[in-house]
Amino acid sequence: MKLPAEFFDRDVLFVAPELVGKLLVRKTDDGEVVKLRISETEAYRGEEDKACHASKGRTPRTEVMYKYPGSIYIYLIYGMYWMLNIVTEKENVPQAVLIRSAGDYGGPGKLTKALKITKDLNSLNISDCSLLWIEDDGYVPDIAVAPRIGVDYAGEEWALKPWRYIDKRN
DNA sequence: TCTCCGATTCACT
DNA sequence: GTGAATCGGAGAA
Repeated sequence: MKLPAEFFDRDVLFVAPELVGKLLVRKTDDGEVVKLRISETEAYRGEEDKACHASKGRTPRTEVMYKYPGSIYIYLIYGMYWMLNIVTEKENVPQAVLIRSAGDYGGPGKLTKALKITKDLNSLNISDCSLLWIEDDGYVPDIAVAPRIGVDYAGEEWALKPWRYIDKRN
């Protein structure tokens, strides 16, 4: 059921589309368990990807992306929204999948707000965490691809990569 | 220290 | 379609 760390020990371009349709499970501090089906993800791939935070190299902030596959990377954007990512590939290869929407929540900021996800989950491993994990219940999505959102600053070459994955069945 | 700006969302015009 | 909210990371000074 719970996806193991090995699932994430592959290139992000394989992992990101395969996460679509999986169940994101969140257990809040008060013990409430919520399961949401992931309907949209994006891939951020290494230091050469100008849209990836790791394009700036290894810094305190991007350190998590260089860690073991399955590590949870969470950061604050625009001073108000937490973004949820899962690190892929072996150690020292900085790649991550952004969970863009799941269940009834469209938009990464709304998703993390609904699930009460903040930086205190940062750097934990999603394969070995009692507060957040991912399950496979056999659902098969119908995937469409599109350019990533909000990364125009990275230049056309990277902004136009079809690295966003959407479940057309929703 | 100081300045710039972002993997977003929402309220307006 | 435009702009504000809001703050920490990264780089320059």
